[in-house]
Amino acid sequence: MRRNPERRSALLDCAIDVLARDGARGLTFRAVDVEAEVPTGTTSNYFPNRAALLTQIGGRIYERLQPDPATIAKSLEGPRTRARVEALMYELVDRVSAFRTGYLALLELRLEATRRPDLREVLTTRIRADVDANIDYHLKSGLPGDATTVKLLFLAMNWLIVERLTLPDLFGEDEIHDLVAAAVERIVPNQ
Amino acid sequence: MRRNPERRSALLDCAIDVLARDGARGLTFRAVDVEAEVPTGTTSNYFPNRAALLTQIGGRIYERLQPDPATIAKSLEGPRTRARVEALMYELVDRVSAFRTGYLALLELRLEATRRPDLREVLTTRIRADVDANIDYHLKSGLPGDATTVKLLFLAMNWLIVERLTLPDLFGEDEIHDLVAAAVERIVPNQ
DNA sequence: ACCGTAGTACTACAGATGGAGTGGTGTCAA
DNA sequence: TTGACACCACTCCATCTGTAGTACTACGGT
Repeated sequence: MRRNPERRSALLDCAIDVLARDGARGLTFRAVDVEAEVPTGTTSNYFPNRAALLTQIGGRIYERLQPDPATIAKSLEGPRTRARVEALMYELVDRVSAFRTGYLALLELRLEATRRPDLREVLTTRIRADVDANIDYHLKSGLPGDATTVKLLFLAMNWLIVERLTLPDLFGEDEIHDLVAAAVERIVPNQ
Repeated sequence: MRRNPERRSALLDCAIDVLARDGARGLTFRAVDVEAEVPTGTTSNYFPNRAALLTQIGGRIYERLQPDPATIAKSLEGPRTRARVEALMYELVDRVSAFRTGYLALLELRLEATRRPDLREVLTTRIRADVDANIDYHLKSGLPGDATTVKLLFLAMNWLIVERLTLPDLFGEDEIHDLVAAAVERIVPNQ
């Protein structure tokens, strides 16, 4: 088992790309080796088996999905209004959509999680932390709405991103924009 | 190429189960043969290749997801209130969750669709028809809310089902129930 | 300056699996 | 008799995993 952490992260990043591009079917040690342009067998040396690779991918995606500090700082500026929530939602949808491979890989992992209890546990923990952090942030920053508001936005935005990434022709870009606006308008109380 | 339609449907139903249980990775002609308890090679005889099998699975799932006429008739009874919409949402979430394998298989297909334009087209057409039918039904039946209401409910309910089926420990059953109620309360206008 | 050791990169291979697809044979019904 | 289908068998093939062995590099000791 090799320990070089940069290389491990690089392998995980390539594994995310493979997972998004070729699906769970295409995710093999060899495929990751090829994607990372490292010699055959390298990924085998870094991960004892496929299950370990999958759970570590889950952790890695969430590492990369966190907004960078600059974005967080910026989001703390401005008035605490519904319009501000709307702006945050556009930012969220675009940030997640921009990491397309990560989001698609995460969906693959969710499906894998129905078969792998350990992976399910990892994902549940991570996502619960994420939801809680969002609720916490929302309440503390004085934005309008309660915990339920945040959860409902979470539900709607997630599926909106799914539609955008998997069946882009179902809702066009304009309609996606309008749906974000409508979701905020109806779910978030006015002031 | 064999034509017996009952057998074809039976094979597709088994393919749905395989897809939900073992994922895209496990969906092979042989696995379907085993699941359907038919001789090796049968599925090969009915579908020219994996791609055709996948697109036909997509069609089959949507056939089976439609509510039966009795359910539709029942849903036309009663007053046209927000409480009625809430009841319909509980029915929807439970009906879809009950066809667990179908929903999970559909998610697998969505991910496959990112790689297969023909599958993407099939799914887009089907789902658009489904969304339009729901909007149409909602408006014609005089339930409160407009097309956007229906779409927002569609977004929230879909992801709620995803959570329930893939990470059941994230939201408990009680919380899921509450979220359905909250979604209706906030998204659907009062009368 | 030399040597030994540890950790890692790279290479190669053993071993095994499992699937795709096709062609042939028997059966039944029109 | 013919056509369609169920069933069966067989060939070919494409990988994948996991590990063992070799080479390289850095570092610390003498």
